Amino acid sequence: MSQTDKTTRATTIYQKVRADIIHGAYAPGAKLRIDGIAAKYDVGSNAVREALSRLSSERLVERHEQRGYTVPPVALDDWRVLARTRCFLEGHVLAESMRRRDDLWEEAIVVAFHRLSRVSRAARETAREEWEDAHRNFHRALIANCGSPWLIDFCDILADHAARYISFSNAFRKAPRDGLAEHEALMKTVLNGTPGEASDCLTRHYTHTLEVIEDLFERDELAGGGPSAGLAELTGSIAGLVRKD
Amino acid sequence: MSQTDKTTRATTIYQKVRADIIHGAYAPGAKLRIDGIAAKYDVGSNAVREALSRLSSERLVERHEQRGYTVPPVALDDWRVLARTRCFLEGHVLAESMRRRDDLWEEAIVVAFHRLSRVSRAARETAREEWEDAHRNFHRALIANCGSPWLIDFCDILADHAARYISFSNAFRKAPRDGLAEHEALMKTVLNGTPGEASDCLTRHYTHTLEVIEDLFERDELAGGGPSAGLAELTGSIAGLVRKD
DNA sequence: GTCCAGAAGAATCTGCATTTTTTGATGATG
DNA sequence: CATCATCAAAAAATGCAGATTCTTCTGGAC
Repeated sequence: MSQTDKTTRATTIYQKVRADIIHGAYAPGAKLRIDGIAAKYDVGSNAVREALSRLSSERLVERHEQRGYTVPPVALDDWRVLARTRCFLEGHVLAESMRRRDDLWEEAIVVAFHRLSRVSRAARETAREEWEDAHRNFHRALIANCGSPWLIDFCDILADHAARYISFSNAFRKAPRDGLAEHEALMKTVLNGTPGEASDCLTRHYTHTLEVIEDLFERDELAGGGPSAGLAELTGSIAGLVRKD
Repeated sequence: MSQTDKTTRATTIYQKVRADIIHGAYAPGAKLRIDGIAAKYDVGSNAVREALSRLSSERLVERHEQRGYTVPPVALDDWRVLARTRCFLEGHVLAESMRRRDDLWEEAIVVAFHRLSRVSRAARETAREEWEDAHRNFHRALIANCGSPWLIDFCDILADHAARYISFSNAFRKAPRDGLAEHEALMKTVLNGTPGEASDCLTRHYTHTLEVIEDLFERDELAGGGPSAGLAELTGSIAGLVRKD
């Protein structure tokens, strides 16, 4: 392990596997062999076991008693539920955040947006991870003032899962949208508009993402995929792995 | 281990420790020593490690890197946030469940209430666990139709934490309220009323619990506790264990 | 095609080794 | 005398390798 310091092995593996899953490094439905991951990262199987165990609580991996762990499947219906749940929850949490408006919160939003805009201008390929962090931080800043760590946590979990779907979709699109203008509009509504307006704005933002990925699913299912494997193929490959439990 | 079958050791320990924490068997802030638990349940330390690891994802135990695990503290402010978050989330989820009303869902509610009423009549001491299960199932049945496994999951997590506070509060009250009448009224509103009415009814139900436990906190803090240790004392004992991280 | 050994593969468990944190004693300093 | 720093011993968490148990795969009989 490169980082010898504060973090434990299990935590390091946890972060790496988590990032891998969110970024689509493993196919949906794929089996996560403990020994395999242990060998890949050169650690004992215990660390891997603990990492997967933690991930399963966030549903980023599926746990099958005495049969190991798998990457969660990907399906159009699941995506719709996820996206709508996100609209509902984060919309309300944002509105609540605005009702409790204070200076620190507003300033943190402005800073988060500034950072996002800086990264957006950077080269896309070299700064993908940075952009994702900045983007995540911006959305987190919006809802940070809602007064309930629980709801913030729940939004975070949903965001992780949405990020996985977005990663898969990015593999099939030449130019993932940057959306800086959308984020700027969102920020302005949050700072100057009513809670209802901002909530609607956020919902539109997420609904847009929902539809883009819906289209990808439907096109793949209709056309059966082009030169590269499509989302439909990914979900198809799951069917073969799914057990009759 | 008595049950040799389907469940793994780690899962068994997970369930036991989880129940212990929810039922207040461990003091808030107490350290959960791995070897201690391993010895208590006669398993290896790995199983305990994995159990605690899973529990920490639900925030039922706190994880301190390389310093082990502790039972989460208990505080009036935390309780208020928890209870209000619950009102908000479960209220909306219930309303959504009603908007998607269907026969199976209604029937499941009726059955769940019937079971709850049966257990309510049984002796309180002998059937405490049964009552808790029936109560939990009743509330779960109400929201089961909301269409989002995510939200159901989130409500479940909040319910676990609320159950812990309620366990502590029960230790200081002669007769915990049964609330069968309240639950019957709730069911009738859900089945015959509007989503808004039902959501309000549920909120009142939870707000009542909120206030009862608020009172316990405040009385203890003012009076300094009587013959038995009060909630304030519990929270006080935490202060001594909290580290300066 | 279905069923049943038996082998192979994989997850789980155990006990011990290693590393880190905590504790407690000792002595220096203001 | 009180406070602080240092350091060794003890306690506890983390990590590892092999033993054990369960699942999955394979080949053959019916």
